[in-house]
Amino acid sequence: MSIKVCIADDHPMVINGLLNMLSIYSQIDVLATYANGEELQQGLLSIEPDVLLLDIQMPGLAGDELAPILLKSYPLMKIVTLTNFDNALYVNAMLQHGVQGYLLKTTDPETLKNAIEIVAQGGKFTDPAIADKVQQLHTMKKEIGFSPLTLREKDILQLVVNGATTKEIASALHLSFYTVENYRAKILLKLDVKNMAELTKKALILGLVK
Amino acid sequence: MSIKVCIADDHPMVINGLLNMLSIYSQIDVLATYANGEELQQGLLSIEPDVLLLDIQMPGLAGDELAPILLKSYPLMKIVTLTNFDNALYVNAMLQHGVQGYLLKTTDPETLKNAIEIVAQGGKFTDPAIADKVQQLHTMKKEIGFSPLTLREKDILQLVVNGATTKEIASALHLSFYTVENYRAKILLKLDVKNMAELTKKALILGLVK
DNA sequence: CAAAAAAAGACTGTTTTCCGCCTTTTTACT
DNA sequence: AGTAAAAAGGCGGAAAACAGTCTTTTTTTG
Repeated sequence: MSIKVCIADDHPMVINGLLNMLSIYSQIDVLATYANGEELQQGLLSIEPDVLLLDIQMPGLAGDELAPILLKSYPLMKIVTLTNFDNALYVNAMLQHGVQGYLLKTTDPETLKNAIEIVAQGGKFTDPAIADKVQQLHTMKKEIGFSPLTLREKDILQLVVNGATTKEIASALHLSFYTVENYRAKILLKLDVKNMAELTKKALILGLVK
Repeated sequence: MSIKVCIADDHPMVINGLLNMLSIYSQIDVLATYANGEELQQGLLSIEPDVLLLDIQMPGLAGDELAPILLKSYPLMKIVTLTNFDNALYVNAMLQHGVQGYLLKTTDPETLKNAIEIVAQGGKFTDPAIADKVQQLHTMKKEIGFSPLTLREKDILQLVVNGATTKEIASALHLSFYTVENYRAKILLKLDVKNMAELTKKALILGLVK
């Protein structure tokens, strides 16, 4: 029994490469390819694959916004996301969205095939090249999980990451300068960082802000 | 007379895609493919192509650092850079480095073929999808003196993102406090951000740091 | 070689952040 | 009703960042 696969990627080159790499595996059938999120959604109405290879970064609706929507409409379909990013920034966001597989575009044919097969059988697959990074992320999260940020703290954090100064945040949120200073201090403490640059990095990696 | 081409890209998928797309053009011969900068440099010792398709972002020596080095050693070889980035920052940097062509990985076979042929004949080629952006940049650059980061600036940037203070960076790189302060100011100016938090965010998103 | 660009160093203000340590009010819970 | 947690406000001092202007040295390049 062959595995039915669809591909959504805005790069003709990547689609070409995937088709070529998968062509040698008779047990995997690529039914359709799409160049963007709209085409994909249209196509899924008539063709529902077992596994969808989905690019994270596409024009219009990006994969990381698309995945949760698709999973709601097609709960039986498995999604394997594709990305260039090995920087763990987006890995975290996707794993939270219930995606079953995560592959880098640097992957080889063998790994690609394995990922599709494992996911089709109901398993989960993370690219070996980032597996350790994901692990690091999980332990990092557990460490700070004991003192999660409050909603208010997240508000301030978002503004800090956008480059706002204490004074600006205070006037934006109608708070006093001193109150905002206290929040900033508390956030630094909770995330165990020493300044706004390090805080910004950690917040982005952990997916605490956009 | 056929055009001799080599490809350097760390993505097997992209290489596969390029090979497939170029296979239909008999006038273009792909002689070799390489997965990183070291392999490429090794390979060029024995095989010198007319045109090199070079990925900008590769592990180790990145394309934007590699290009000027290669052009010095092989002045007759033409380089066409490949990137996902429609980020005008690096387009400009590459063109300044004497690269003859600039293609996005979203390109189609026809455009790819044209780019190779034009460059092989001594012309220059910029992906139509970013041509207008480059133009905008050139006028913008004249107005505000905008230019990409130097290697040294990247060093400082990396440390800033890691949360280092000016004093710490100074002692780490054996520079004076004032020198480091100057670099920071220049980086803020170049990336058009106003503080280290915003800088960190932009640097991470643009992939300027790890 | 001369000119340009990059790298390094220097100084002075001003603003912002960072570090304590503290009080009051509101909200949530059980 | 009691208390724990969150939200808000407050202050002073030290450290760091930010803004502006400037000089010297080295490297690159036409």
